[in-house]
Amino acid sequence: MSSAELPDPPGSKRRAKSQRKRLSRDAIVGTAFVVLDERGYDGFNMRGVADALGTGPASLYAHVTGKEELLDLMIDRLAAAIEVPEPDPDRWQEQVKAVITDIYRAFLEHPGLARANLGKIPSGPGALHTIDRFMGLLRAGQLPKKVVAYAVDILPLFATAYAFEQGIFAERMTGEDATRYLEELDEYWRALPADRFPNIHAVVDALIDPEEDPEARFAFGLDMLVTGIAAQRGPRRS
Amino acid sequence: MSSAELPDPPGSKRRAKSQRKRLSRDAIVGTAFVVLDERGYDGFNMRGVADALGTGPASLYAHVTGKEELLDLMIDRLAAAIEVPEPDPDRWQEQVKAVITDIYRAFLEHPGLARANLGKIPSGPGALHTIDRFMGLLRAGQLPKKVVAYAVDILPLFATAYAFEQGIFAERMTGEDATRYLEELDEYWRALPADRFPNIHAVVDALIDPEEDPEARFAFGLDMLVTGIAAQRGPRRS
DNA sequence: ACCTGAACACCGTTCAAGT
DNA sequence: ACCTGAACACCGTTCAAGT
Repeated sequence: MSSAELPDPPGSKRRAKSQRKRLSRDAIVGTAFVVLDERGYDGFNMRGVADALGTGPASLYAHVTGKEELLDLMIDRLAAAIEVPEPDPDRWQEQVKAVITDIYRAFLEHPGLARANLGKIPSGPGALHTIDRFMGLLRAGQLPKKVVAYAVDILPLFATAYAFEQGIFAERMTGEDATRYLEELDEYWRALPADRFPNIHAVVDALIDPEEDPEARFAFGLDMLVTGIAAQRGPRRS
Repeated sequence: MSSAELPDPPGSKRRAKSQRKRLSRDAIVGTAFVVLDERGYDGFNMRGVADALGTGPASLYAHVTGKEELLDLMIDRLAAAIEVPEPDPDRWQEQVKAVITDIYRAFLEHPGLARANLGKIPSGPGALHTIDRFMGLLRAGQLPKKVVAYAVDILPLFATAYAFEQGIFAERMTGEDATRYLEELDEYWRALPADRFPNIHAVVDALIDPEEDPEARFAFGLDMLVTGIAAQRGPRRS
């Protein structure tokens, strides 16, 4: 965030940096976050990370088996940073929503990571701890074991998928371009022939609202999910 | 599916094929499906498609602006093939689930496409038609406009994300490897210290069931979503 | 208009050689 | 043990030249 974005001041050499700080997994992961945030998922590559560390790409492979492991390490660091409260049985639904929203926001800050996280079963130490504590909230809801097992799978998937989708926007266009694009999309949909697209025509007013908080859609979906999960309470004993 | 998977019979030359069939967008898209299914998302590239067509990669660019457009065309063809029934107000929830399940299965047949679809607002002609008809089902549920707008966004996202996640497995390991991997994962979780991971420990029996139909999890999540959506019925007029 | 060979720019990873 | 320069294999895309 801070100094890594700036060009080197005159007189300082990249070499100096690399000699001061020796390479380490932690340093690599930390720098990788900076590079990912600056360049996005598509622009993120081993060469860029090495460059930001003042070394060559080959040097990274002494600490990390490859790009995939590096992304895994980043995901685990992100997962470990999610804070999960002590379960309060009276407020478990709110607590669950709060944690999933935090996950969503964390991935939204690093859109590329959401993409990398999709399709992975988390197994790093940081993620495991967070998962266990998150399960505590679900169990406070008196849900059957099987529902807990499903919910712990589905809820983070939803957060990840939504952050990824949302992140595509943020990555591709700035705020101004985005609203303009949404307005064009709105126009396009309104211009569709009503006879061939009667349903789009009927609800077109509700489809796009450029003023809308981007998180509102996410919150709505999350609410649907948690409502559906809570409805599973009771029917089966476990 | 049929002849494109077979090697060339002896005596036939690639050239013959390319001269018989001229290149076209449709031919390229069709061949792209074969290549994607054979090689997966990571192995899918323009060179491979060109090769399967008996030509060089540069030739594709006369018909398609690039890899991204080619993937968009594939997605649109897939979306157009989804059949949506006439709305039956008494069975709208079942109908919605059936369509979303079809989308899930379609993406599961071509796992790479799910990845490509994430983060895209569908705008091809085939997708638009399917979306409009799908909205018809939601409107039969008497849902407020805003809920229809959210649901039409969230439900396909869920199907896509889940198919993508599921597809990673299918792409990386065959049935035998998958069950073995799940068994190892089961063992690993059971071996976690109960004091540090009390909640995982408590529900570990329900977490992994190698016998379980992989679609059961998806169906469960979809059920939660639709239940949550249906609960939005009525409160607001629209 | 459509196709092609060749090349450009870029990237993950490996390897032999250095310290 | 850690780091590095150089190279390999691969890929999306462009371009000038052909038909």
